[in-house]
Amino acid sequence: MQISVSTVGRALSNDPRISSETRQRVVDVAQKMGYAPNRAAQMMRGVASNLVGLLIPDIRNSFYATTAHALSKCLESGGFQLMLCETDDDRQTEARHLRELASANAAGVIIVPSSKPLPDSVRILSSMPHVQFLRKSPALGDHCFALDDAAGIGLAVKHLLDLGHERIGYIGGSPNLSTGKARLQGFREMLRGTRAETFAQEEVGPPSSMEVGQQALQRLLRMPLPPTAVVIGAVQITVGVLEEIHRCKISIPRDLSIVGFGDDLGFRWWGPGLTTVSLPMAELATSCGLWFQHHLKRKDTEEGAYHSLSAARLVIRGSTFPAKQ
Amino acid sequence: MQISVSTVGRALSNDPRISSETRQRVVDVAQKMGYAPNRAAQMMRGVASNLVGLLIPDIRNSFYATTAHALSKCLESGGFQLMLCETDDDRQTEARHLRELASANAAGVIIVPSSKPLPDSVRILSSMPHVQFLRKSPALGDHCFALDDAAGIGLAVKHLLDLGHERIGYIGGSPNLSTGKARLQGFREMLRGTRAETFAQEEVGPPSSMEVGQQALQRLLRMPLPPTAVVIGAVQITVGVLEEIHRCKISIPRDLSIVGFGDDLGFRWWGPGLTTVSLPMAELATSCGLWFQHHLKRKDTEEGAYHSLSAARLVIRGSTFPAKQ
DNA sequence: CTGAAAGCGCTAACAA
DNA sequence: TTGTTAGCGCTTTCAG
Repeated sequence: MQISVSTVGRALSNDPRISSETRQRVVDVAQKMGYAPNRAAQMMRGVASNLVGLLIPDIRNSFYATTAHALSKCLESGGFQLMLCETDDDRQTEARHLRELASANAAGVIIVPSSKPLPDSVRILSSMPHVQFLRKSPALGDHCFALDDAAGIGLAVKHLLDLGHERIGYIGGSPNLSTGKARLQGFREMLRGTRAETFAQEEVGPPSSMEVGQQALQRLLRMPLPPTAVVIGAVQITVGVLEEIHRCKISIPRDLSIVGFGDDLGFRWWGPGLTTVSLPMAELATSCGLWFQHHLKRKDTEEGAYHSLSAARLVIRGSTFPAKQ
Repeated sequence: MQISVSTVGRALSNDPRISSETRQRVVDVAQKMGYAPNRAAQMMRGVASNLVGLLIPDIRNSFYATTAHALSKCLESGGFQLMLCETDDDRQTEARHLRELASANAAGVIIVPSSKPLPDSVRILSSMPHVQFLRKSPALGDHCFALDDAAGIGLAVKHLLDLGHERIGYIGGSPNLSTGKARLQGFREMLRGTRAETFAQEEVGPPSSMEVGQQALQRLLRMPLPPTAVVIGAVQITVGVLEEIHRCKISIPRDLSIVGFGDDLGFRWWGPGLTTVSLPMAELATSCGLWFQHHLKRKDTEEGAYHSLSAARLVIRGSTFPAKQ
């Protein structure tokens, strides 16, 4: 017996107006034919896609790998799929990926923004649900899940001050990123009013290159009166510094106390064990994913900005030691 | 001035029949309006999508993070986008992702298959361009980019034999994965006919858990006559073993020689430096990506199986030492 | 309860 | 060189 397209459509979408008998017939036939709805056609009718874009600088950074994993798990349970987009911290690449996502009708975007996104990127994002992750660019709206960077670095500095250090150096990401800026502020603020304030040597650069760490460390150590302790404010830079120390066989913590950033597998093994600022990345990513799905599903209006700050904690191992008097 | 849809369409797709003047005007306006083509509509007209699915067990494994990065870069240059799908080595999850990719009309799939993919997965893949990566499941066709696993482990064993070891243990992934099987074979074959053959204690388990490594190491060391050297055949298991050795403060290489698998950042720092089988993951992934794009673009017939094996090399550091006589 | 038909944004065949 | 138009497969009014 012949049946109209709309009856079929309704039967397959469980429309209550269809008699259960008809529905059963339709479902059976569909099953037998191996019918699968055409997503492209559905999307043309306005059905939202289940693609969520994740824009991060580099998946090889353990930080972001953890993030991608947690988000993937979390979004999968809500029926979403993750598009992995590596920006390399490059504005053009970022914009290219965003255009691509807009074309693909992505349901939304989770983004670690570059330092100053192109106007094009801003425009695209403004017409698309999105959250910022870790970094926050003022142009990109108010939803953001980030770390309490200033407080995290503050913990590190406090620890070193308590150990009696008075010449403390800082190596971190450039302050035109929100993270780099906050961490540098955290460094300065914790030092304010202490005897260590006058020294406070600072080195900054792109946060995703190991070289920055290696070179900055060398510069610090070549100073006439070098620091007795160094605080690091970025994961990749930490790796660079550790490499350099290992390569130059600098004795830690005898010659230098070090506080790293992030807690990669392997930081525990490194030398005497790395004292480090440990970050709850998996938890942060999961809560971001959960919130974002909630946000996507109830596609109502702005409902106000949401800004979440997660606390870091200090893990003390062997790389920090009381300053020599 | 008014212009017809087809003129616009042609201008945007660089149709040679459009005057360069008109084209320029169209492009300018499109640019200004922030026009982005609607992929769903294009796909309905039969244009292939630019989605490539990447199915891997877990992105946090540095192995796969490197792979994802290299592939992402490589595919991006060909205009493709990467869908990240974590299978967790679970057949159901694998099948779910594949269904998702099929209904999203993915252009193709790069897959690290689980040990025995479901019939459903096989069916979906059979109607979709795909390559297997690292592992090879016979049901999934003949295109595969993998490592020469047997030879890699062979190098490790050879090194230990040369150092005079006669009680060599092996800890690796389960042999119902092609990789686990090949590595175990590599271990056995290199041992064949040597004085170490009679010992050859083997421990296998799921390759993606650190616990396997920890427990297997404990079992080996609790033997009445424990091994003097251990070869490891999986990255995550290597991490587990390293953790365990670090935790139990086993002295390396005095009490035990160790050869790891893969060359994570940090393996260099570990204890006396880890002697390890280093794998050209970035190169392997890139060549896989390049070949796959080529394959996708000329969508002609089968053109025969393509199977690539990449060689591993041994990096000798401080964790291996001559056997005590 | 079911059917007819409009139209989502695009491409391509056909017309001018 | 440019315009007109038919559909791709689906959802969703609006009519029975």
